Formats: sequence, C-alpha cells, structure tokens
Amino acid sequence: MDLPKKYKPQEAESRWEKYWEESNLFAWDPEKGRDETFVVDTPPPTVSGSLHVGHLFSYSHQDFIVRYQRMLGKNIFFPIGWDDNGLPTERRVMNVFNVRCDAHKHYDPDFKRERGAKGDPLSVSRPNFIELCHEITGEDEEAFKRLWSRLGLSYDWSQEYATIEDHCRYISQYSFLELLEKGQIYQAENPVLFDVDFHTAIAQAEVEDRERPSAYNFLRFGILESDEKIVIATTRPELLAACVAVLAHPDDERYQHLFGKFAVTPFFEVPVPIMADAKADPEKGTGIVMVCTFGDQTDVEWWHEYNLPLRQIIGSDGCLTSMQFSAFDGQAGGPDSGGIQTGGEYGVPSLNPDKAYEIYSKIQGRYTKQAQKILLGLADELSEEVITRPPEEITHAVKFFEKGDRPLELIPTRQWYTRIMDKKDALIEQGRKIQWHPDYMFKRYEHWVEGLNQDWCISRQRFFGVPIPLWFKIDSNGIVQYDQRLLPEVERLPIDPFDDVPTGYTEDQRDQPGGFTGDPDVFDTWATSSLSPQIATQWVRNPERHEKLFPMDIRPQGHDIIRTWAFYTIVKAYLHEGAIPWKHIVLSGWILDPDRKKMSKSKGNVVTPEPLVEANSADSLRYWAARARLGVDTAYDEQVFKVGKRLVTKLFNASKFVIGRFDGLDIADLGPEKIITQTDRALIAELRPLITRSTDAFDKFDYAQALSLTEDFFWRVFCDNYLELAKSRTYDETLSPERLSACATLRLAHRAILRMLAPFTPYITEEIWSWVYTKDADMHASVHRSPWPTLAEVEAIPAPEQDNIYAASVEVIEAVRRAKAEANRSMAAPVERVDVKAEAVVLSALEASRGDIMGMLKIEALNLEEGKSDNGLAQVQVALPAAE
RNA sequence: GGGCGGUUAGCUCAGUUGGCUAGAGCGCCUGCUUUACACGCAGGAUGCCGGGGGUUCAAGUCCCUCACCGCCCA
Repeated sequence: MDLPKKYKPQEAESRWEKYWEESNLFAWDPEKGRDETFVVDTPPPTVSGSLHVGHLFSYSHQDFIVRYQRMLGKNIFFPIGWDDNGLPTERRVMNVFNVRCDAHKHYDPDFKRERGAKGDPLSVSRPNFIELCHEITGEDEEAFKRLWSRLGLSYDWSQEYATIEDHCRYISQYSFLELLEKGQIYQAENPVLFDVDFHTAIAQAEVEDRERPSAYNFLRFGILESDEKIVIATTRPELLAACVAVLAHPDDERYQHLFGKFAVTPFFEVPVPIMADAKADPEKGTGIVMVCTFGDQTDVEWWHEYNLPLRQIIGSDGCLTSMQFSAFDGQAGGPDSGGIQTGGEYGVPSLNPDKAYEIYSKIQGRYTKQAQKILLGLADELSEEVITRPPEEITHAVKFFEKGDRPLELIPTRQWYTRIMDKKDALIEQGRKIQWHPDYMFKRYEHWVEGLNQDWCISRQRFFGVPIPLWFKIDSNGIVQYDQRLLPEVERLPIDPFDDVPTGYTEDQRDQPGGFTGDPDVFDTWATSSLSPQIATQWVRNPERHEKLFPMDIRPQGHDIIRTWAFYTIVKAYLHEGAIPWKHIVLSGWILDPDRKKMSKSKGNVVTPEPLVEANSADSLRYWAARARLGVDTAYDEQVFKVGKRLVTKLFNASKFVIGRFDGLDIADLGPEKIITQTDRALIAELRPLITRSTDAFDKFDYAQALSLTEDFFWRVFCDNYLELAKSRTYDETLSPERLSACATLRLAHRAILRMLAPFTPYITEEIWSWVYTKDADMHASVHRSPWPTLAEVEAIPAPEQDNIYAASVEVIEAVRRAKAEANRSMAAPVERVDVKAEAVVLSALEASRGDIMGMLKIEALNLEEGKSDNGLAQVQVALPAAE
C-alpha cells in the first residue's frame, strides 16, 4: 500500500467534510424506534452575536457525545438552528446600515441602503428594517454553518431551522395562544424593568448587577404642622417629586413619635405619610427611607402593599415626565389613596404648588442623571435648608439590562406575562427529575428558581422578533379595549397582526374607531428559543414525530444560560405537557482569556475561530476543546492546539507504520485466535480496562476522561512500549506464528484505538480508517458509523499466563533505557548483559516476554535470578560494552 | 450578606469508592539521526497538594475553620 509521506490536514479535512455531507452519513432515520434513537436539543446560537472561540469549544463538546452515541449504534437526532431574532440582530443592522427603525413610517418598496453609510442615522419603516435584518442574518447563518461544518460537527443539516422563520413563528405563536387559553399568560400594566435606551421591557433573567459609584444625599424633610425636621438619605434625589411616603422600622426609637404624621418633601412641599414598616433598614442611611414611584423593587412592593398613589416621574425614554401640582387641601395622600397623580386635576397636592412647579420645570424632560445634578445644585444654593453636606460616597449594585448601557428603570407599562411565580416549587421539582452534568449545576437552577420575584415578562417593544399574535378591539370613541382580544385561528398561524386582519374585519378598519389594532409587540427571544425541543420535533404540527422524540435525551449548553434557556425550556415543557424536556443536561464551561477573564466583544479579548481552524486544523482545535471537562472554565491556550496537532501527527505516523507491518497479509491470518504470544496477550490485557473505563466515562458524558485514557494508552502503552516489543517479530521472514500473533495484535489494538479517538479527531481517524478498515465485515465504511469497541471483540483471546507481564517488562525496559541514556548511548546500542533479580512470579512473567525484550533492547544475555528486589518489581543491572 | 465552584510542578490541568515513593502535557536541562515519527525517542530537575485544626493504622482525597480567586443571587 502506498501511503502519503506527510499528513496535510487542510486537504484531508475538506475532503472528508465534503464526503460526510454528500454521503448523508449523519442523517436521522425517522423509521427507527425511540429506544435506538439518541435525541439532542442543540443550542441555536445567536447568529448576530460575536462568533468566538468559545462557540467552537462548547459545540465541540456536543459532538464528542453525539459521535460516541452514534458508534454505539444509536440513530442520532442532531438538529441545528439559528437564533436570529432579537436585539443583537437589530443592533447589528443599526450599526451596519446606520439606520433606526421608526414604527410610524410606511413601507418603502424601493428602499435601498448602503452598508457603512455615513452621517445621521436614517429612519426606516418597520418592514424595511426587518428586511435588513433578514439580509444580515442570512449572511451570519452562512458563516456559522461553514464553521460548524468545517469543525466536523455532525449535525443532520436537513433538520436546520432559524427562529425567525415561519415554522418557528408558528410554534412560538401556538405556544402563546395555548398558554393564554390555559390562563398561564396574562396582560397587566405594572411597573416593569425597562431599558430606556432600547425602549423595551425586559425580564428578570436578563438583568445583571453592576457595581457603580453613588452617594447618599441627605435631604431634610419637614413635618406637617410642626417645626421638626427629619433627614432622609437617598441615592436618587431626582425622584423626590415622586415621593409618596416615608418609612422607618417600627422599633426605631428615633421615629416613634412621627408614625401617623406627615412629612413634607423639600422643594415640592408635598405632604406624604410617615409609616412603620419592618423592611425599612435602621442601619441604612438615617434609618428612614423615602418611597418613590419607582426607585427600586422595594418601592414597588410598598406601593402595592399600602396602595399608595402613582406619581410616574420617569418616562419610557428615560426622561422626567411632565408633572403638575395642585393646592394641598388638607387631605394628604395617605395609605389607600392610590391613583395616578402626575397631571391635570389629579396634580400632586403641594403646600406651595407654584414653587413646586417652578422647581420641577427645571428638571422636567431631563435624563435622570442630569435632573439629579440640577436638583442637587439647587439644593446647594439653598444650603442647610434642604440638604446636609457632604454626601456619603458609596458603591452599590445597580441593575442593568445585560446588553444595556444605562440603569434599568421601573416603569409601569402594559406587558404580557407568563405565570411562573405560583409554580416555583413545581419547577424545582421538574429540575430535580433531570440529570445535571456536573450534578452541582442543579443547585444553580434551584437557587435561580427560588430567587424569582416576578412573572416572566414575554413582550418586548422591539421590531425583529416573533409578533404577538392577536389584535384588540377599538371602541367607538377610538379607545383600545385591551380586554377585548381578537385571536387568530390556529390554521392561520403564523400571523403578523400588522399585516394580517382579524377574522370578520377588513384592513380599512385598522386603527379606526369601532375597528381593531394589532398588538405592536414581539416576543422575548427566549419565549421562542425555549421551544427548541418543540421546534425540532415539530410538536403540534406533527404529533407522531413529537411523540417519538420528546422528551429528548440531552440538552448541551453553557452554564451561563441556566437561568434563561434551560429554565425557560423547563417552564414551557411543564406548562404545555407537564413534562421535562430532556433527561440529561450537560453543561460546558467557558473559555476565558489568558488573564482568566470571560471573553467578550466589549473587552476586546475575543479570538475569532476561522483563522484558528485554518492555522491549526479542526482536529487539533477539537482536541483542545476535549481536554476541558464539563462545567469547567478553561483559559484560552494555543499551546494545547500544538499538543492536538502532535497527537494527529503521531497517529498518522504510527498508523502508517502499523499498517505497513500487516499490510499484504491475508486478513484470515490476523484473527483474534492468532494472538498467541504472552507479550501480545499482555497488551490485550491492558486494552480491556481501557475499553471499560473509556466507555464508562463516555456514558457519564465525561469525554475528557475518555480522551485522556485513550490518548495515554495509544502513546505510552501502544507506541512507546508494545510497538517496540513486537516490532522485531513483525520482521520475521516467514509467516511464523509469532509474526502473525504480533500482526494480529497490532491490527486489533490499532483498529480499537482509532475508533476510540474518532469522536475527538474525526478527520485523521477517518483518513486512516479509509486506508485499511473500510471493508472489515464487522465494521462500517466510515469509522464514525463503526461500532464502539467492546470487550466482546477481545473475549476470544485468553488472558496471559501471568497478569504482570506488561508491568514487569516495562520495569526492565526502563532500567535498560536509563542505563543507555546515562551512558549517552543510542537506544539502538547493544547491551552485553542484563541481570535481573526478582521474585519468582516476576521472573516467570519476564521469561514469557524474554525474546521480545531482548530483541527490542538489543540485549545479548538476559539473566533472571530469583531474589528480593529493594524497590520496584525487579532489580536490574545493565552492562554496556565499553565505549569505543 | 447567602450559595456554588476552585486553590496540586514555572504554566495548563488529571488524580476513581481514603491505600504503595503524588501524575500528565507544555516549558526547562542532558543525550540519542533506533529501518513510523526530530511535529520524534530516551533520560533528568522541579511539589509543606492555599493556611490551620480534626477523624483514621493511613488524608491531595473525609469533617471543621480561615484566606484568596471566579461565578450566581440578595
């Protein structure tokens, strides 16, 4: 056989990539039963996010597991999708085309926009904007697909999906309608976490805390009908006009005499009730806190609890709204005085409405930060009257949208919610039914669910997403009736309420009195991607298929999205079918940069994967990914690519040699029954535990362990020792039984090693496989469809007479090598004489491999003497010929 | 403040249910052109296994405690 001198990974990898695709090697077979099928719920990557080396990492992990399962003979269901809707895409479109979406503009069919256009951003209509989004995601998906395929990820590409396309919109909208009907979804106008830049509500899962410098400012409040003053510390003085109450701890001695009275806000002179509440922390600030609508979540709770009035001060654009003040009529807004008091006849009651208005007019329309600065400036002018200086500088956690740049505000808006707060226990129970790998990751899930404090807000005031599929009636006065919903028939899904018209209406009734209006919002991206199992199984659209594939076997994903993707998927499966979505969840760690910081675009430490594949080969990158165990974060280290590359080269060279040793022999002469020598049987005895342990590791999804075991066996046991021991016999001039035994062993072990490395380095193993094993009756033409090695393959081979033959041989080998190395001799240098002193069992083991040891090390005389070894199995003395 | 994970050779990490003298790779040093491979082979140096306490015949491994790092949640 003529084998290439050098391995060229780029050439071989693209050749096999093409072959795999054309031969449909990884296609799912819908005819096979559930028992023999392995179903994977893959993460649809956010295609418009930055593609970095971390992707390559966790997506490789899935593929190791899948390729192993495929070799077990499983029918693999391994789909892949793209998450294209949502903010990342919008943001990319806005940047690339320099446009902004204006929902009020009309569609321009002739619209064209160059990339990288300069100047002010151009306002475009929603449909035009969405067209641009599709253009961008189409390209991004191609880039991902190329990389995935190049990496050798063994997806069934016929199952490809994208979350914005019709099928996914159908599933997503169906889910909404079903949950709405079940009463698990409701609409409410409540204070919601709101990003004022993206102009949308967000959910608890998308919030992150960031440490920010701030300061307690000490404002002096008056007491109604008294000269007393109290000092209240606040980090948000700009919300003063929205103050609706003042609270202190019920046991706080300092404020006992004030409970039931009214405080008067500085500047605006608005009387607000002073109340006792255990949630007021006596240690914080001055122990007395002002309640505003809304500074934080606790404000919301107090506002609900005491039914306080709503003085909405921050608009959805992040600026202070207009506010009116009316003369205080002696009826201060105490508890249970709820209602909206921001303008008109419901103006905020003030002891001095003119002054209040004059001051407020200086901050109205300003961003909160500017408003704060202005107000503090005014306070400083008035000196001791309203403020005590200096402020106390602090650092505290501020809530941000994870993709946002400005703190979130709590703004009352109408939003859709999925009920989860009433199911926390049940959802934890669902999580417990799933096996988590590593198992401690379940704790993260449990804590997240325990810590939930609001229902899941699923509506977003954005454009590129799955539309919320319904309309509202408009009454004869032109007022939208939010409780009068017009739902689409299921057969019509997916719909866009902006384009489609509810049954029984015509387009000219849109937004007219007596007509209808479409819900303007889209779903939270997670509302759709949490249906990835249902999308892949086609759920209600193909119940038979769904029945067969759901619940799935595994969900691979990163541990950072337990609280989003994993959680929401569990929620949806529970709400719809009372089921768990998968039996196992396997969690990959992150790639950190060499300074152990998470890679992210904003930190500028992102490594892009394509050039890495070109420079290092897919196999070596996969090797690097495979060295990281599940759940463990790994520092990015290019050194490991080199190690992977070395393994590939070693595999190539060793394979060429091994194949060369038995090439040309009749395969009938190389069966397991030909393995007769003790050295050869000793190698098989080493191979057995490798198969067992590697299989066990893979069954527990511990691919890293499986790789390490196999790699170690291949390099140290097979190449460094066994190959050298058996080599001389393979050069026998006749077809001696000893030669055949060595050749049969080489073939058997090599064929097993190749298969055990195949999930990790699919290209080089397929390449080598194609040279020799494609026609083996018990194997498949592709290593990736060939059976995973089992003990059954070697059961016909008897154990060696002595179970320490390998260990004893290595002991002597190492001693002789050491002697040669210390004498600076070549390993090929002859050895005059070796004296071994050891116990009888060791000697008889050595006797069994005597010929191989002598041939390997060029030993002229090997004397075995019974005796006690001081350390180790044997005491070895080596006599080298005198140097020339 | 609470929870989870981590701390082992200069670096990156393995170390099964406690059990021989604690391992690998990279890097470093010394040799070796041995008929697969110099992208190799052989040999070598390098460890108070984060600190302290405890259980045990025996602790890197189990328990307690402290410190530091990372993540999550208040």
